Amino acid sequence: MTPMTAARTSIPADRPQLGLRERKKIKTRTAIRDATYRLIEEQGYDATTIEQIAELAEVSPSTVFRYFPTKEDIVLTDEYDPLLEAELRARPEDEPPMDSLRYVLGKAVVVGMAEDAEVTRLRTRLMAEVPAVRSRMMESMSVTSHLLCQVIGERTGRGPDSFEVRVFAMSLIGGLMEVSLYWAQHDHEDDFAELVDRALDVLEHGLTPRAE
Amino acid sequence: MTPMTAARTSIPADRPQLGLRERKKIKTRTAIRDATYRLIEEQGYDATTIEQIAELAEVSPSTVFRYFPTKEDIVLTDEYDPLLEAELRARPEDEPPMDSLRYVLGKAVVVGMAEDAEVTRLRTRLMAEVPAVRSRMMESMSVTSHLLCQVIGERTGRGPDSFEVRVFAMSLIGGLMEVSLYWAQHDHEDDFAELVDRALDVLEHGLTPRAE
DNA sequence: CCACCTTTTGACAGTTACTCTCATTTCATG
DNA sequence: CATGAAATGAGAGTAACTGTCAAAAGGTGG
Repeated sequence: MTPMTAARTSIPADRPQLGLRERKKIKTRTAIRDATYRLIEEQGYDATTIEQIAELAEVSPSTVFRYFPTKEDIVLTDEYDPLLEAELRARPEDEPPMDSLRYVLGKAVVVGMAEDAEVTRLRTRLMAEVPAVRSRMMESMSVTSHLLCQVIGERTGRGPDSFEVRVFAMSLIGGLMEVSLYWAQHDHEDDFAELVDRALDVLEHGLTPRAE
Repeated sequence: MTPMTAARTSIPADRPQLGLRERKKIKTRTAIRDATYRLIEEQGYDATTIEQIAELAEVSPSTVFRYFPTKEDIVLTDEYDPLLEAELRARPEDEPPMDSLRYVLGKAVVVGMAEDAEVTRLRTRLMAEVPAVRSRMMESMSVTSHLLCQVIGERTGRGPDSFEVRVFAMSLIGGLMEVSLYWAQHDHEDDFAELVDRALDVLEHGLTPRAE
């Protein structure tokens, strides 16, 4: 039906020879996610129960919970973190952290949007509308924050548990969170990449005294 | 028992003449909160059920839910927001927003710690340890963020829905969140007020190139 | 192709946070 | 004290999880 129904395989059958078992697992995972997205679009987040998801995905409720710890995770989980880390580490050692971040995040946005813009929009919409989803997103972003701490901590010579680095990373996360919210609340009319860029300006220089 | 058991009345019987009904409501509210703190200290957050809380507070479970929408709210809810707003607005018009924030937050920390340091520590500890509490805290802080947007939006001449202001406010919230986490994870050994101050430095100037 | 072991699955029972409804009790007021 | 409004408690119901155990499916050596 929607473009979402297909193409939810960011992790394609990595290597053709993968064993029936592994392939089935991936299929189940995406089946659950697809079912979830479809049901949520039709009837909303709260009205969608795990039982319905299980039925549509043709698995048992137990299996749903085996694949995703919480309902919110079905919507949100994605493994961009390792990519993010790799990209960050690939930046030249002497590049100022802020520039590295700007580059990497910019790239991440492009990739994310290219992969499935529809899903990205649904996700941010749910983040804005469903508190539980927003909370879960914050949690998962704070994991990303720790990852940032590692890299930035190394690059700046402070440790990964440096107070300043941690505060910086988390405030970055907060800022990016708000970018998504703003974008969704304005009906995804702005250019997401540009918003991220402007947000980074704020993070870098603080709130400049005069507008424009 | 603990110093917590008493003195949970940040809102004292505002005016002596308040009607038995209102006074009882306040008592019930604090009874529920006290019971919750006590049970959590004894047996941990997850192991503490609403039923137990209700029993110890000598009300029915229904009543607990009438006073607090979620279990996390029993631990966290506190109405500092109006005070915060008032204090912020009381700052001179021409003071740079960052300076106003520094002053107001500094004061808030002092007041919060003076009121009941024990509870403050328990709360931050729970924030660090219990994901659900942390999430709820984030939610409630994002409410505070909106409030900040109002004031800062006015002061800086941009509207309260200015993208830059929103990003700034939310990144501030994220940063402060991390302050609390850091503080709790380091066993509350640092001076909280000083940590807040250092966090604001990061927010104001970004991550400066060299440590110290 | 078959036996054997491991992983995955489904069925089921149980817990708990939270919602809704309705009758009862408790306070406020004339 | 009578009357209305607000607060409470009791109880039934929902849905997200958790844990257990037996059956089924996939992989492997003969």
